[in-house]
Parts: sequence; structure tokens; C-alpha cells
Amino acid sequence: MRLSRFFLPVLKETPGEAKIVSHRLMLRAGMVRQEAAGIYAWLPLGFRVLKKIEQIVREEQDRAGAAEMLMPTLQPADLWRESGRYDGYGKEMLRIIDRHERDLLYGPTNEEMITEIFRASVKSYKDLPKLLYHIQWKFRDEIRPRFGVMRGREFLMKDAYSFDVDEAAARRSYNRMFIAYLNTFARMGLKSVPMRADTGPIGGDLSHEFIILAETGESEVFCDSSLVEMGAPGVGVDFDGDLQPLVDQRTALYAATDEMHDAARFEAEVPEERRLSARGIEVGHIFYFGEKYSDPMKALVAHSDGQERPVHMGSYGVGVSRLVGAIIEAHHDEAGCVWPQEVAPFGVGIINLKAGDEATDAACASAYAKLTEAGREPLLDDTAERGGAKFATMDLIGLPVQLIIGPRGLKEGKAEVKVRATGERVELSVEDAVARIADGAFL
RNA sequence: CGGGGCGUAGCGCAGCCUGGUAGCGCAUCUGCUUUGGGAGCAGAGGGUCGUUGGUUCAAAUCCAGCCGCCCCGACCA
Repeated sequence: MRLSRFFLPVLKETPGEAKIVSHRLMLRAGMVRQEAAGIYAWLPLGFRVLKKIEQIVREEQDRAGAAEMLMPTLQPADLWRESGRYDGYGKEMLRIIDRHERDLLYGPTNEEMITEIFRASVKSYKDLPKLLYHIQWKFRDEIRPRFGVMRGREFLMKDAYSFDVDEAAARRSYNRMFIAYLNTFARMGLKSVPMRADTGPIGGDLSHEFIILAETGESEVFCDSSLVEMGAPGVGVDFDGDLQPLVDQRTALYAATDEMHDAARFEAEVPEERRLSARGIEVGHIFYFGEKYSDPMKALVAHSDGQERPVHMGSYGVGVSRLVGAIIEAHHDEAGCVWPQEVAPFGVGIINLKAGDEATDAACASAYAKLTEAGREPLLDDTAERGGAKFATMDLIGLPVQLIIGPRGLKEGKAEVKVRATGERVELSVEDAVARIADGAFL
């Protein structure tokens, strides 16, 4: 993409309403524009990041054996009357009446609808297990939206649903999502920590929040530091094998958000040097809820004994749009965003220091063509701005690598490469610089 | 919803207390000079002062209602 054709309304000054760094940077870098409280338009730069994150989530869901589908944003109220949640959900649910006076709602989640879809066609234990997911916009009329896209009212969420014959089988589905989540967040450059969450009236130990550590996180978290260092199992995991040891290895270690924190247990179980207390952002939540919806909604399957019983279900959410903010919280500096390579809106920024200079334009065009060919998704700043402004913009939008080409260096056949994360700058011949960036060096 | 605050040009703000017909910086536009880390000079355009009503000879300014937005609390991906 050429910057002259792109739409990048960067701001020099910070809009007053943005209080946290990710919100400030998203506005300053021209990624989003607020249209109402908690409701954002995704401008081209932000949209590219959102799509990258969505794609990583999708790939890891697929790898874990989940099948993608797409459910609508609007749902009939009758479905929610079946589960009893239409009245129970309260004011957070946005209710709509259509021209025929039918009650609809803008979906805050999809348990009811997926249960309806499942029960319509699956009747036998032989068709289990099933894992279905979709990535769709949700609406929750939050009392107080805040922190930009971190807590919007309209937000993009991946929600998956599992269907199993019994609790033991449901645990295997749960484990798939548990491991898939670790891999998903790791690919985005995030250290995620699974923390045991409240299971409410269902009970049991099958609910975890996935928290990423960031100084500006909303909640205080306490955990064994070796859990953070353990990292993700990696995408080579055999999802059809036994995942329980990988899950146990992690759930055995202490990890709790402030509301679940037990200081006495923390001190008893974790050696002092490994006691980590930090700030965290919840980016995922997985939950086993058994027959909570399948029973009232009559999603029954015949078991081998011929008896029909409610299917055992779980749900698994990832806040896709929230992750954009969360990644910035974890990866930024004074100058702006510092995107991990996998989610960067563009792979490399090319700065033309003197647009209009024939030799410089030609060198930039050539580099742009080669890097495009190599799949590095370059953003070429071919505007007439001065060098300083271009550097500031490029740092603000946080592309991992910058290739700087100007007439002065070009006399010697040289260009400069800057690595955004480290600030490291090297001077190379233009050919070497392009070739090395094309090969994925500096990342 | 409880508490606090804010709405004046695209963005950041001053003016309000003590009413007299709107200003600053950045951005934008034009011209010239510049061009390697957010350029300089000269000029220009842009505002029903959130909205409705009230007080007044006169309201951005005082009073009331409404709307919108932000922050703290309870809730959540």
C-alpha cells in the first residue's frame, strides 16, 4: 500500500477522552474512530490489525478441530425465552422490535442459538463430539463502556461451543480449547496465563480465564512466575492425543485474579521468589456448563443404552477486538505502537525521504515491488511530508521494520534499516536491505 | 444506577466568576523558501459557543430542563 492512497488520519495531539495508552494510540494512529459510547468505526489501519488477529484465532480454532460457521447478530427473543434468559439477562441486552411487533435482540452471546441449531440435526451419541465456533459482532449494553475497544458495547468475539456425551468427554473438548488458547495468544506475542475462574452454580473446576500480563491491565493477578515462563505448548501439539498432562502441568500452579485470590494459599504453595503479582487483561474465558441449556431447550442425544439425555456443553470466548487494545497495552513505547510481527498492520514501512526526487522514487518503487512480491506487505510513505514527520508517523503506527531511502544515502547506494522494537539501525546497500527484509530478517 | 467532571473550529484549549456579539496553538488552504528525525515566512478559510426554554436592552457567559461524552464504583470477551 502506498501511504498517499491509504487513509491514515494520525493525530499529533491526544483526544482528551482517552485515558489509557492503547486507546490513546489507537486514536492517534488513526486506527479507530468513536461513533458513540463504546461503539467504534474501524479505520483501515485498525481494521488490518483486527483481521490479522481474527485470522490467528481462526487458524488455531481450526487446528484444534473446531468448525467455523456464522450465526446472525439478531436473534429471536423466543429462543431466549426457552432457556429462561430473556428475562434474566437484564438491561445489558439490547432488545429490538421489528415492523411486525416481533421481539428480537442483538446477540450478546450465542448459547441459545447454537443449541437450537445442534438439536435440530444431532440425535445420536455417535455424532459426538462436536466443536463449532463463529467470529461475530456482539452487543452488550454495558453500564459503563470504557478504555476504548477494551470494553466496548459492540465488540468482535470468537465464541466456540462444544457438545459431548458426558462430562468426561466434555473435559477433552475443554482441554482442546485450553491448549488452543495458549497457542493463539502466544502467536500474537502475548504471554497468557490461565487462571481458575468462578464456575458459579455449575461448580466443578472447568472454567478458566486467560489473562495477559500488562502494566495497565484492569485487574490485579497473582500467580506462580513459572507459569508465565512455561509458555505455550506450540502449534505442533497433537490435538487428538491426550492433552490432560499439558493442562494439568499448568493448572497445578497457583494463578488467581484478585477476586479469586487466597493470600494464605498463595504463600503456602508458591516459593517467595516465584510469587508474581501483576496487572492483567482478560482476553479469553472458557467454561463447561453441562446441561444448563441442553436440558431446558431439549437438546437430547440417544446414548448407547437407547436413553435420550441432554448433551453436555461448554462455551469458549475470545475477545478479538479487545485483543487489539490488549496487544498495544503489552507492546508500546513512548513513540507509539510496537506491533509483534504476526499482527502488524503492514510488515515493513518504506520511507521515501524525498518524494519527487527521481532516483529516490525509483529506488523506493523497486524496493516496494520486491517486498510486495516477497509477501512482506510494505507500506510506502511516498507523501511530500518532511523526513521528521515521516519517522514520527512510522514509529507511531509501529511497523516492525522500517526501510529508509533518501538521496543522500543513495549516492553511496545505501539505505537504512530500523528495527522498531529495539531501535537498532543499520546501514546497508539498498539491494542487501531489500533482500534481507524480503527473507524475513530483522523480525 | 450512585458519586465526580466536561461539552467553544478537525484536535488540544482559553474566554464564563464580574453579560456588550468569540480567541490561541496545532491541523487545513494559497504563495515563496525549504527537505536526512514532527520546517520558516507571508496570507487565507473554517465556529447556529451541545440543545431547548427562561432572565435581560443585550447571553458562550446567569438560571432550568434535556441530550451527549469522560472519570471512580458494581458487571463483563
